[in-house]
Amino acid sequence: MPMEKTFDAAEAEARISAKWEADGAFRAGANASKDETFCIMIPPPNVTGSLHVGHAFNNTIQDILIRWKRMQGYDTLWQPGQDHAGIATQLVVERQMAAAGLPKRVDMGRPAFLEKVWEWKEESGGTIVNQLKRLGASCDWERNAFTMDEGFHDAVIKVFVEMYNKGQIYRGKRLVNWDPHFETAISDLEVENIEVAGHMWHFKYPLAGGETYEYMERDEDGNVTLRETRDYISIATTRPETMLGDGAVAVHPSDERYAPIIGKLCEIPVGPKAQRRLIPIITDEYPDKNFGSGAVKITGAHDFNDYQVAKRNNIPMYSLMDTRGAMRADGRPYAEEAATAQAIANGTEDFDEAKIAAMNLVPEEYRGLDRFEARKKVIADITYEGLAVTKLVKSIDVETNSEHLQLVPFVEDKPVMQPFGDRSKVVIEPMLTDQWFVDTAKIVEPALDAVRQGRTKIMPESGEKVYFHWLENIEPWCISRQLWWGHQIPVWYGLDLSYDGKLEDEEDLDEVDILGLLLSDGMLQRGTVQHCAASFEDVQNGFFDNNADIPNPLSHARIVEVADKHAAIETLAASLAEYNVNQDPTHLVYPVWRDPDVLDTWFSSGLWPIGTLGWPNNTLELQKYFPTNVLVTGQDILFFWVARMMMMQLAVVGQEPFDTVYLHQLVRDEKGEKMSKTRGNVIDPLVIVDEYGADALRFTMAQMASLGGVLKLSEERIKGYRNFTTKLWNACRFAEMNGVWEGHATSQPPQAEARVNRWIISEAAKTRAEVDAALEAYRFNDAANALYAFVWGKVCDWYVEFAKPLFDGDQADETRKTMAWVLDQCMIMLHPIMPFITEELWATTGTRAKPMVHTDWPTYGEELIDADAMREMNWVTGLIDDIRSARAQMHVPAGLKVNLLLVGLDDTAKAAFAANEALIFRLARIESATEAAEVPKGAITVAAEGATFAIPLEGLIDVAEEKARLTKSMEKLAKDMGGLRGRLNNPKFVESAKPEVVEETREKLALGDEEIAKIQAALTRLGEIS
RNA sequence: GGGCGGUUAGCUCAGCGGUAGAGCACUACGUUGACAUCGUAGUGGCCACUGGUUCGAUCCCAGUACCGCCCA
Repeated sequence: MPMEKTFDAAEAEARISAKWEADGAFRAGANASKDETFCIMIPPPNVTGSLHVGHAFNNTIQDILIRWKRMQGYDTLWQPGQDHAGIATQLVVERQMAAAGLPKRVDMGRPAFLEKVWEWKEESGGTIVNQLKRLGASCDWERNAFTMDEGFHDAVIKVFVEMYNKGQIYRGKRLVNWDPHFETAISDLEVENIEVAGHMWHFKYPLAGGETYEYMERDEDGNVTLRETRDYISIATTRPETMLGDGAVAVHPSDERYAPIIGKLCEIPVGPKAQRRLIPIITDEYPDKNFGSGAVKITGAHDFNDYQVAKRNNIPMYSLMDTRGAMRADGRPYAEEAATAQAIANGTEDFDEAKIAAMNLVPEEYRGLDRFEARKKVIADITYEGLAVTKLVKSIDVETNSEHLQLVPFVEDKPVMQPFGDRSKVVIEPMLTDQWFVDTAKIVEPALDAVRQGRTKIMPESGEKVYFHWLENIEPWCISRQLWWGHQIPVWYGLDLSYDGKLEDEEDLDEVDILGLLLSDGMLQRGTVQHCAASFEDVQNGFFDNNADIPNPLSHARIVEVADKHAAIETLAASLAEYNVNQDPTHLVYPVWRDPDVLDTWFSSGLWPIGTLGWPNNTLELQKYFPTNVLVTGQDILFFWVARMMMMQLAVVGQEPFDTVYLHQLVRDEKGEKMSKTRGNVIDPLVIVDEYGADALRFTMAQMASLGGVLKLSEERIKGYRNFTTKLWNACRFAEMNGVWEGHATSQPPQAEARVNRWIISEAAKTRAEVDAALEAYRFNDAANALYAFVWGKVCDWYVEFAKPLFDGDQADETRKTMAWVLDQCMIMLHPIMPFITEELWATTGTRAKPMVHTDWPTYGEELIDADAMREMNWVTGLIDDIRSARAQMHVPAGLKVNLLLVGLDDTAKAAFAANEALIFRLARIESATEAAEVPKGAITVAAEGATFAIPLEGLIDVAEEKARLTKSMEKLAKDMGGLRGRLNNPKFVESAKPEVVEETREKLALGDEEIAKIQAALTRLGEIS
């Protein structure tokens, strides 16, 4: 059955995919002919994800590499998988439950909810896998991994326990990005900073005790421009509601305006007058003298910069909000809290973290208000009291036409960068909370050294600078999330019963002890003890040890797990009460509860390389494929994922996870803008695949992938590469029509005699070297372009045309063989980029030992390159180009076959012409060729190396036009030769330049001069016609 | 404000010491033994600017301008 006119991608892709899968073509080690391995870990997409152009690009690059290496006979593994995407998944499932009218998460309870999540995962978690398959991604799908799989889960927990035991993980109160919608800490990555229209309010903080000072402003020359007596310090803020938690006012140490009041106290101008807090005026490098008033309020618990200032200066940080971003309503009455805070500010009372955390400095009338409501009220209250900074505004009364000067609050409208949760879309609140951290400073050095010492290479190199910059300034990594879906932190807490020696173990538990424990303050006020282990069973010993010092039989109480601290207190109380009555020690229990938080998804995906290979078991795969070879990922997650994988793998197994990191940019639209639903410029890769085929999309991706390049995807381009697939298809169809494939099996390069055949074989060899070099260097664009230039520019444009006359001649057989081989090479070398069409052509065109996906990648090189053939065919194609060009410019009808005169051919030219006469005749539309002593009058002249050709067209050509044509090309040549001659005449050039450069320049000049002479002769000849 | 990039043909981008390339677009012609998802020919560039290094700079260095991205 003859081939169709075009490749039907839609029909073929599904069929070919199914075949690959059925054959296990992508299994680890498939087609391996050497021991050397090549392994890529897929950057795990979210299990909730669906394929976007970023995935399409990222996975195309990986697939190109893995297919190329697989064909080369490496033992390859492309490990696929998904991560559990804590927040995203929880959100999706909660939404779905709401839509289905199911109870809310909190009402349902943790175990039931997690069951729902798993149900969802089983049903919908495979979406992206199927989409990746449509792209042709040749992952070992049977090994598909998931960060919540049992084995992976256990590995994550094991790492946590190990790092905890090494002191690399700790719990602490830190300022974190808090999402008030999801009520969890989130990572920096999950925060989008967006510029929004904001306001800057200016308020007066009165000095304590009505003190005054001389406030002066100066211009650049030091002249006083403003001088007044003030009893306040002016503060600018974009977040007035946080004033309630201010701990200080800071100014720059060099700011002379405020020098007189450093160290004094000022009053926060909000809240009940009687309990206004006084806070110190301190100096710190942070305030910018030129920004606002130069004085900054310091609210350590609600701003990242302030947090640093507060830490440096030991300023208390008062939390003002609850987990939903409303003003706190817990704690003691405001008057009491404010008094304590004042004592702290005065230095008369000590404070520690826990004490400060428990205090609620929100005045009663603000308690429970949403943060944005609170802001409005603070502004209104301060303004009402006259403590807003004001300015004079001129207004004109319309009725009386008289001018009025009016004082209005000074509020600047200014754009501010505001943090938003990327999923919740609510404003993120910096919050002081108890969180778990990885002490990154302790594990960062090996990750830095690995790149510094070249064991891991980041491409493009600019990525290394960014990597160093970030890691050298690394912050502790907050790894706890207040979610349910994820790896629950393997730490259990128990009540600290050995507190302050009240319970002595010298005697057994008596009634006094029990009452002491049960009294309201007894257990609640006590701290907790914590232990970390992989399971509840494993953690119990730790608690036994803690309890060793407390009285019998409590020290031997059975350890039970309860929900939380509250339940623990109740359980212990009940147990003690029961014991007090029946004195039966066998019923005594010591309750512990597990930390409810889960780990940041990045913590688990940080273990992706070893986790997917079966660590901590020393699996065959782990031994074989780890460390892996390349990680292909987006620049945007260099810190969040790549750097963390480096740190984690080095911390856990002491090896770099990969030797090369290939970073790429975000895929944008054709104008370079980010794709977004609101902009409406989103390109759906699957729609593209439907319309143009996966191969066209993939080729486009490869072609865009210059190192460090901006990725601008345009549909026009994709269309262009779809055309390229058609071109290849039709070249093969042409071959089919000419019997090229008859009896063809995958072959060795044919022993060809004809220069044309030797030439195209040489071109194939050259291309193979170029493609390999490009892929070795991760220059996918170079590989794609080299293939495009070879397949279209050499094979289709020239070789297929050359073959047409040869099929009728003596060399028809070798030409058929050569064409079959050359087209095979096109298919093979294109396969990593365009797997579908090449697999289809492979099956259609000959008898094949193996499917394309497992066909051996060529290794031929220099031995196939015939320099003489290349030179000769370049001369031939150049001659044909020149004749065609001259004909077109002289308006010789395309259909008109003409006679060609050969003038003064040297031996080389003569031989070249004779050997390729048929091709030249056909492509340049020549009827006949005759030798002539000279160019006759009224002919078109074409100068070539070692020859002059002429087409006699007396009476047909426009002499003036031919003169103009020749003059133009001569002028261009003369200009170029002028440059070359200038260089050669410069003695310094001849002295300093490399000898081969000088030689090359001489040759170019000689050839150019020769051509000029020929054109000159032609012009002279033309001049004789009149 | 700090860091990292970019500025080359109308557009999208390669090239990064030896005097400029591709694809697309554009113009003209064209049913030449596969392909109109095509063919042939053609137009198009002070390689952002200013200095420096060099025999020689689009390429290396310094500065300027503008444009991105990341982090504050």
